[in-house]
Amino acid sequence: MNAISPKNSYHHGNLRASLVQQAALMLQQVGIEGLSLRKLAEAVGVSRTALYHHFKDKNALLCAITEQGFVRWRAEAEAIFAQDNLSNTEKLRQFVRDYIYYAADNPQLYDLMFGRTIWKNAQPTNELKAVAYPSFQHQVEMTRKWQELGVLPATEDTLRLSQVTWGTMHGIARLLIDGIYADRSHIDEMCECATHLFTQHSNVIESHSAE
Amino acid sequence: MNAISPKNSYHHGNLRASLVQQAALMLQQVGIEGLSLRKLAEAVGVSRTALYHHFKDKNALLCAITEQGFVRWRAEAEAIFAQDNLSNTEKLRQFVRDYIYYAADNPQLYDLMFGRTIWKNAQPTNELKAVAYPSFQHQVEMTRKWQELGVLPATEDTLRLSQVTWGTMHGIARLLIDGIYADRSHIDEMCECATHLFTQHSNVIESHSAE
DNA sequence: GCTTTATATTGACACTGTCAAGATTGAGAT
DNA sequence: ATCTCAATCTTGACAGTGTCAATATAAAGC
Repeated sequence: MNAISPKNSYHHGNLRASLVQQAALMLQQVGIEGLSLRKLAEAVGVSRTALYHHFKDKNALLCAITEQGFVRWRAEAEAIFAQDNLSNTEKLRQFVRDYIYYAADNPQLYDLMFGRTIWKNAQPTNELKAVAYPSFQHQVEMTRKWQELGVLPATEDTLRLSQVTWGTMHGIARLLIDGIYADRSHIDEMCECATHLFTQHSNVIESHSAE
Repeated sequence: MNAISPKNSYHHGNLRASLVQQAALMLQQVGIEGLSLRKLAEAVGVSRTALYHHFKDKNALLCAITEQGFVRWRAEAEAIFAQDNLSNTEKLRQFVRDYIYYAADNPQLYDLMFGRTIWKNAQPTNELKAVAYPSFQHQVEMTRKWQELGVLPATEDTLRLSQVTWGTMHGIARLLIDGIYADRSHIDEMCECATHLFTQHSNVIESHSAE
């Protein structure tokens, strides 16, 4: 029952956890295309099909990895809002930056979390939905809060605005990750620019006082 | 030498064009994951490896399809700017809308044009680069023009602003395509909201007069 | 008409995810 | 302590993939 190293017996002991851990590692190293179940099994020291006693198929394994990604991001996001020393506008700026950096630092994981592999092509497992949907919802709630605080424009519909702001962050993240017309050295400036666009309206209401 | 139907002889006649055409069709129908070279070959009525006399590998074929996507989009984009009856702000709005609808109407193609399949995982062919890079450049030029016209905020660095505005459109397109938290019925409202964010600043400079 | 070059074909290989059938082990009840 | 049963793991197999090498065919150039 060793939690870390596998027992070198017929039964592994905690194969499920080992598979998720090793798969997440290999995902990071070789990407989704290079991640094969057979190589994974070999790395864990088990036969090719042992996996199927713990996961319905490859998609279910990917969903399990993705869950972790959401949990970790959720923790990071909430840490921002817990900071007392930041103004609301600064929290928004920080949120945007952290989102982009999280994506840039975990490109393969981000791709699973918000990419077509799971959400379009395959079906997300119920366990994944249970973690992901609240995360989406969180984005909307934050948007509403920022609207009430005057950081984001209150004139826009909350749902549309959260789709657009999230879309902006998502799009920048994707351009970065996929290596299209943007690279890591631009992140700070792009985030700054995006934040400006989001908060431009406050110049009208109360000139520069939101700063 | 029939340009449409293949000659039913040993030599196909214009296999390259037929392959691209059929591949684009199948891409649309079954998606990138369902597009196999063997099925493609069968559909065209040729053996599995005939393709390799016209394309280095599968990636090269995908690049050829993608080229078409860029050419068509380029034409559509320029048609917008050619319209005399639209104000500059309306042209921006139209541009955003058309971009999103183009993506939503050609999800698989859009995925190739601006997805990791080609730009990250594999190498784009020189032919593709020759079409794609100017398209990226075009986005920057338009941004600069809109800044000069006061539609987009002149205070932002042009390159960063074009990355962010494109990022916004790209992100919204991706959320739509991948079926994440947005669907087709939201497009118009999302575009409206995004355009508002882009042009908010003009309320400061000259209240509503850019309209 | 002969040769060269472009084009298409079959055979083969390594790789993938997944199913079915059998082997091994641990846990719970008697 | 043993027997049973269910969980777990293994080997064998299959259909599918992209791609290379060797071969066949036909068209183009002299």
